[in-house]
Amino acid sequence: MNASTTAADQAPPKRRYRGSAVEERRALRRQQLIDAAIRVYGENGYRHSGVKQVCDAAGLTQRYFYESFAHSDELLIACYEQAARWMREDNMAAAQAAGKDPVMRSRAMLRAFFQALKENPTIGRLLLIEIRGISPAVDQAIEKALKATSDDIARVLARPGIPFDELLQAGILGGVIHIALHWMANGYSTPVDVVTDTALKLGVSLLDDNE
Amino acid sequence: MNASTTAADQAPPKRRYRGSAVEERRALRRQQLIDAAIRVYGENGYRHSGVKQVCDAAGLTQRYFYESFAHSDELLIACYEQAARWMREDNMAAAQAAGKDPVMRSRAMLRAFFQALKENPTIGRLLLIEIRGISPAVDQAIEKALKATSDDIARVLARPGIPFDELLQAGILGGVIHIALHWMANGYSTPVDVVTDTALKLGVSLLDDNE
DNA sequence: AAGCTTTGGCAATCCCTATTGTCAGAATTC
DNA sequence: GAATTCTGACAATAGGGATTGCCAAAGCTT
Repeated sequence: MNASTTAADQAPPKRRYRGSAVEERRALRRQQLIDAAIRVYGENGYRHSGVKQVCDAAGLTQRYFYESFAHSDELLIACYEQAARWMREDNMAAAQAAGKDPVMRSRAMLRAFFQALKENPTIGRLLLIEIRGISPAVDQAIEKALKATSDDIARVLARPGIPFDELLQAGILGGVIHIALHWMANGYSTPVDVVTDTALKLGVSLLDDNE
Repeated sequence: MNASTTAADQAPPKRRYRGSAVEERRALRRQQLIDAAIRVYGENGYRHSGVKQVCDAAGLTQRYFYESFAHSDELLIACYEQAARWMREDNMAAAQAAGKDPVMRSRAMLRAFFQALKENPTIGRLLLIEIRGISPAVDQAIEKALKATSDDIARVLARPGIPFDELLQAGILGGVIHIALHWMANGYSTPVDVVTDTALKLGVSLLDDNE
């Protein structure tokens, strides 16, 4: 019946530390964890990375992990979403800068994709070297990101009369992903432009004879 | 200095138990473990399955796990390879029974693939819902199986003057895989024939305008 | 400077699983 | 039926990681 334990919750003292307020510091640490985790997961794989490893990489103590995340899964999802969002934005920006022709836009988008993978192998591994099957929540996040990307592609390829069904979209996206996987497995040896063209064949050949 | 401890190794008594010899029984148990593991892994995912679970499903004691496998990874690889071999044989048989026309053969092969997935969801999950990143050895097994499948596809699509480069092959295969994943995620609702046709578009459209 | 927070490091605890060891009873040989 | 090997169940050990608790040093505030 003593209120002292809950007192901290009820009276936020608005103190500033190191120039920033409580929430800001918490948010900063959270972000540090995410950034570190992207690095660690991308290098070792999620399965082989522990809380401690991530915290060490972030320069924080495990204590702070539990301040921001309940399970490791939560952190993984945050990482995945951040990486996916970043990738999508990058790709879409490239597509939009490429004008209106669907083929040109597609090429620009794909090129941006492969270029980004080459420059950030870590993110590539996190996004593509599969994370499926870790937990339903993670799977759901993946599904969501793939769907969003899929829609982006459809939007880029969009021309008035051409409807893409979901399955075909998934197929094209999967094709691009596996091209990337193969490319990565071989040390990014093929030039970006060649990979781009190869991937382009998958999608563009459907533009014309898509019933 | 007593030879009794090594005597067993040196004098294989060729005794028969339950009708079969030592090696036969060992092989049988090994196979039981693999079969059970395919079921368990396919249902829970490898990550969430332990040695005990597999042994229980196999109706054997953990003792026998270590008789046939050193690590869980070894069992996983054995499962994956068995499932992949089975799938390939099934698909290739269908392809060969379909005559000589590349399109016909492709369709038959794809149809067999999707049909098999639908009839054996467990195997589908084991093969497709990714296993990547578990360990280098497993990754290697996956690469090998994908390569073999990729070659099968190339062989089926083969026409004298048409060379497929590896990247494009990987792309097509990846496209088919993701179509399957999407299909599975939606409870196999789309009819097999429709899925087959969708997948067919990916490969066949490249048959003609492949430079 | 005194009195609070916050921080970072450490260690204790907990829980789960792999791995090994032991043993009594069943099956088989001679 | 006596000796021997195989089998199935269980206990003991070992090891790793997550999660929590505690404390001294450092950073604010007044």
